[in-house]
Amino acid sequence: MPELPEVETIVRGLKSKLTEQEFSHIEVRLAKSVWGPKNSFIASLKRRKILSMERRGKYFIFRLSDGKVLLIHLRMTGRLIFSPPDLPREKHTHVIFSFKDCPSQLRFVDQRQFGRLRVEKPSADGRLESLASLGPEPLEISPRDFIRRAKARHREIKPLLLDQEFLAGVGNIYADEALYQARIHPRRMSDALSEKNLLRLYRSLTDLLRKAIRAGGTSVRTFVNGTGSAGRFQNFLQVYGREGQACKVCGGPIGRERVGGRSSFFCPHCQRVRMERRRKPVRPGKGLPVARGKMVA
DNA sequence: CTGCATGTTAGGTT
DNA sequence: CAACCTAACATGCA
Repeated sequence: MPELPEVETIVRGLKSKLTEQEFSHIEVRLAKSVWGPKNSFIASLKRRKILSMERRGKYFIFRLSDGKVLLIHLRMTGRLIFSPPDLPREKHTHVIFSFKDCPSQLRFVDQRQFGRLRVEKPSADGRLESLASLGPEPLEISPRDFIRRAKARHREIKPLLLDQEFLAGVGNIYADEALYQARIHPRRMSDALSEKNLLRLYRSLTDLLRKAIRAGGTSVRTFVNGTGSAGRFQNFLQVYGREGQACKVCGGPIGRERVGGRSSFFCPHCQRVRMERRRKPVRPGKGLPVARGKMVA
């Protein structure tokens, strides 16, 4: 599940290798991976050069020499792999890009076949239709704008964080982790959260995203960067995928609940819906081992 | 075998 | 309109 940090990691890794490269041959092995007719996709890339590469939300943007762009969204299991042509094709390799002056290929591999690639022409003012509804970048929005936008909506905070029109690039992992770090229950209504709480959430989220980028992303299931290495941020996850394990703050078991149709991992003690009557959390001493097992009612 | 869970978006309904 | 719900995709697992 590549989210913002994973896409950013891949872009950073591929940038130096692909910039200035000219597409020579494009093989589309699974037609539905590309938007629109396969032949026009191929024709619109052939002999174009990649001028630059960037990320917006969870999208890859390749700027092409003719002014158009190649957009790629990996969805759940998509991967972009830069590899020598003689390396055996991985299973589920759906698109292969070859370049004029580069011995290596760029391969789009996607087990679940949800990912999509498309070539798009920016409008006269430079806007891209496919990205038009994306909200601000979490690492670019100001704290006060974040708070204002959250207060303007009447929605559970977790689904709101996942809403790409609210913020672009946040997915299930970082939403759960940010809410945990900010001690906010995923079902709290966005407009009922205090400014203090929302500021804490903003700080947790941006802090986590930056750290995850520095760690090369989170590898759960299939994520690897553009050159095939795993990220390291999975080692720092506090709640995601840890149902039943001990909360590192209070020692109680991490819970899992469906919120807005999605699995949500959180600590029912540290992230309560009612925060008014908060008890002192049972903090383990500095440097001491964290309490294990169920010890909280 | 069946049924369900998975993450995300699009599209439809309330 | 905003919020909410579900189908779709392919695969693995209980």
